[in-house]
Amino acid sequence: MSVVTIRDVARAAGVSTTTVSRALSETGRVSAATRERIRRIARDLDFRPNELARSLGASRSMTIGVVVPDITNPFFPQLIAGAETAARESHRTIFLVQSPDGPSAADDLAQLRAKQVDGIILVGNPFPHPAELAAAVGDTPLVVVDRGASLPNVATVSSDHRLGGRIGVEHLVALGHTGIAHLAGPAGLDVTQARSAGYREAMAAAGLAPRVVTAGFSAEDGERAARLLLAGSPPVTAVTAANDLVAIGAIRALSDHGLDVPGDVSVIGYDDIGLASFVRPALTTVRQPTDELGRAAVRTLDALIADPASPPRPAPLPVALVERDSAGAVSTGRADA
Amino acid sequence: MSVVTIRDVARAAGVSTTTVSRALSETGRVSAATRERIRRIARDLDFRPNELARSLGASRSMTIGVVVPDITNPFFPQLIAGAETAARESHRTIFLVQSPDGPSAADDLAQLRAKQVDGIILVGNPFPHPAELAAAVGDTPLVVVDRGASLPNVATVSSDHRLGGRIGVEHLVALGHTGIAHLAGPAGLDVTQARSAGYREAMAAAGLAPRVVTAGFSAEDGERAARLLLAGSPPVTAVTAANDLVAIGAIRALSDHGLDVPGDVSVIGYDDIGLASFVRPALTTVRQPTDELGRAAVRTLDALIADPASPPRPAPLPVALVERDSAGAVSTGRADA
DNA sequence: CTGTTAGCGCTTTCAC
DNA sequence: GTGAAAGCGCTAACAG
Repeated sequence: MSVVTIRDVARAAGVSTTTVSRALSETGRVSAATRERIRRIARDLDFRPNELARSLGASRSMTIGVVVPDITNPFFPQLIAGAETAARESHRTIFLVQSPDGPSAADDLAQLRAKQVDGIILVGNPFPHPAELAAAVGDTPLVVVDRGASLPNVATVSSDHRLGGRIGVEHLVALGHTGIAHLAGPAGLDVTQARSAGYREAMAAAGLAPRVVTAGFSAEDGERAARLLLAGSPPVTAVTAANDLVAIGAIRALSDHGLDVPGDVSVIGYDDIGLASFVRPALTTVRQPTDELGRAAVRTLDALIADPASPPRPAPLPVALVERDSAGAVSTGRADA
Repeated sequence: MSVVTIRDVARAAGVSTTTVSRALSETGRVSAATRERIRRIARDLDFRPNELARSLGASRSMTIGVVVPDITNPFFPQLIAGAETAARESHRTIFLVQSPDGPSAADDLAQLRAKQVDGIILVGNPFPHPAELAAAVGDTPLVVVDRGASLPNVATVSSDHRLGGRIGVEHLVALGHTGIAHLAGPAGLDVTQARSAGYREAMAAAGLAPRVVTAGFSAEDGERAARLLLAGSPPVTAVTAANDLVAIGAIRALSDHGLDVPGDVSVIGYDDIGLASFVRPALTTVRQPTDELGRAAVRTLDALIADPASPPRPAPLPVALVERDSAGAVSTGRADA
C-alpha cells in the first residue's frame, strides 16, 4: 500500500540503491544484465521515482516556469501550446504563472526560483529597469520573449516586429491608401515600440504623415481607440492594429459608426490568431509564428541551461502578411476626399 | 555567492535550524521575540527556502497539476485563468499539461504524480472506463471538470450542461423555430452527451423532431457540420452548437452558402468566449461561468486535499442565455416552407 | 561494475 | 520554548 521506494527495489534485486539509481538513469556503468534485471523488478513493483527527491539530490528539477501577462489573450495560449510541446520533448514540465505587467512579477519570479525551476521563460518584460530584472532573476537561466532584455546571460526570442510594423503599411500604401493610422499597444512595451517604429519607417518611406494612437491589446482597447480616431480631425482610410484583438475591436467600432470595412476603411491586424479567418470580414493580418515562438523559447532555454555561459542569440522569427478581406483598395469615393 | 540555507540563518541567529523552521512557518511554539529576530535575520540574509526540500520533508508540494485537452480553444485559457487565480490564493502553483483526449493521458497523470503534486485537476476525462482513471490517479486527490467520474474520492465540477442544452432550444422555439438542429461535440464525451440530452429533452417537450449531427469543438468542425446539414434533406431554420467555435464555423459555412444569419437561419453558441460579442453577427450563446469553473475546481481540490475522505459535491454551476444577434425570429418567408 | 558514505535543505518526532 | 537526531527519497563522489 505504501509507496515503493528505491530501497524496496534494491532489496528485491539484492543490490544497493546506488546500483538501482544507475540502472534506472542512463547515467552509470552497470552491467547490461543487472540493468535489465533491475528494470524488470522496478516495473513489476511499479516503482515511480519521487521526482522531488531526485531533483533535490541532483539539483535540477526538470521543471521550467512560464510567465505570461494574460492567458486570456489568444496569442498566449498559442505560445504556451508551442512551449508545452517543446518542453515535453525535453522532458520538462511547465509551471504556468499569470502575472500582469507590473512589479508583482518580481514575487512570481522569486516563487518560481524557490521551486527550483531550471529556467524561466518570461513573456513580456514587466521591469522598467534592467537592474530590476537582473535582481529578480538572479542566476536562474532566463529567456525573455518579445522583449530585448539587454543583460548578459539572458537570452531573447522574438518575431521581427519592426518588419511586421512595416509590412502592413506597405501593403496599404500599395493599395493606394495615404491616410493610415496605427493603433498601438500599451505604451512602454518593446513590442509596441518595435511595431510603431516599423510603422513610422514605412510611412516616412512613403512620404506620409504618421498618426499613432495608443490603444492596448484587447478588443475593448481597439474599440475605444477607433472611436478616438473617428473623432479626430484628418479622416483616415486605413488602420494597422497592435494585434488582432485590437483590429477586431476597431472593426466593430467602425461598423457601429456606419463605416464599411474594407469598403470605407481598411484594417490590418497582427498575430493571426486562430479566429482571425473566422471573423467577418476575415482579418488581413501580419502573421507571426506564435507556437514556433514558444517552441523556440524552450529550445533556447534548454541551451542556456546546458551552458549558462553562452546565451544563444536566435534570429528574429519571420513575419508575413496574410491577405484576407479586411483590407482593400482605397475607395475612389473617399480616396479623393 | 552561494545560496543561503536555513543553517546560515540558524547560525546567524544562534539557534537551531529547527527553531528557524518553526519561526518561519506558522507551525510551532516559538517565543514571539525569537520569531521576530529570526525573521529579521532571514530577511536581511535574503533567505529563500528551497521549496523542493520543504516539500520532500513535509510530503506536500503546494503544487497542483492542471490537465487540459487543448489550450488553444479559448474556453480553456479562461478556465485556467480562474484556476490560476484561485491557486495563487491558496499558495499553490500550477503545472500545466496539455493532453489530448486519449490514453496517453495516463502517462501525463503519472508524470504529475511523480512530481508529487498535491492534487490534479483533469479537464475532460479521456478514460473510457472508470477503472482506468482510478488506476491512473491512484490516491492522488482528483477533481474532474465537465465530466462525471463516478469514483469515490474523486470530485466533480461542472456547469449544468443539460440545462444549457435545453435553454438554447427553448429560446429558438419561443422565436417560432421548428426546424432546429444540434451540432454536437465529439462523440463519447460527457459534456457532449449532457448537452445533447438537454437538446433532445427540449425538442421533445416542444413536440419537435430532433436532428443532431456530430461536429466537434473547433471552428473547422462547425463549418464541416454545417455543410453536412445544408446537404441534408429537411431544411433547418436554426441551429444550436456544441460551443462558440463551432457556432462561428457554422455561421461562416452558412454565409458562404448565401444564407443570412440570423435572417435565414439562427445560430446559438455555447460558452460565451471573449470574442463572442465581437464576431459578426454577435453571438447569441449559452454562457457558462468559465473562470468561476476554474476557481471552483481549485477550491474543491483544496477541500479534497484537506480531507480526502469526504469528496465535496459542489452543485453544478449555472448557465444562462446571452441574447445577441445571431438568433432571431423565424423569417416568415422560410418558416412556412 | 558495484557498494559505502555523505549529503541535497528542510521538517519533524521526541526529549529536555 | 528550544534543540538533537532522524529522516523525506534520491544522487553523487569515492573507493575497491
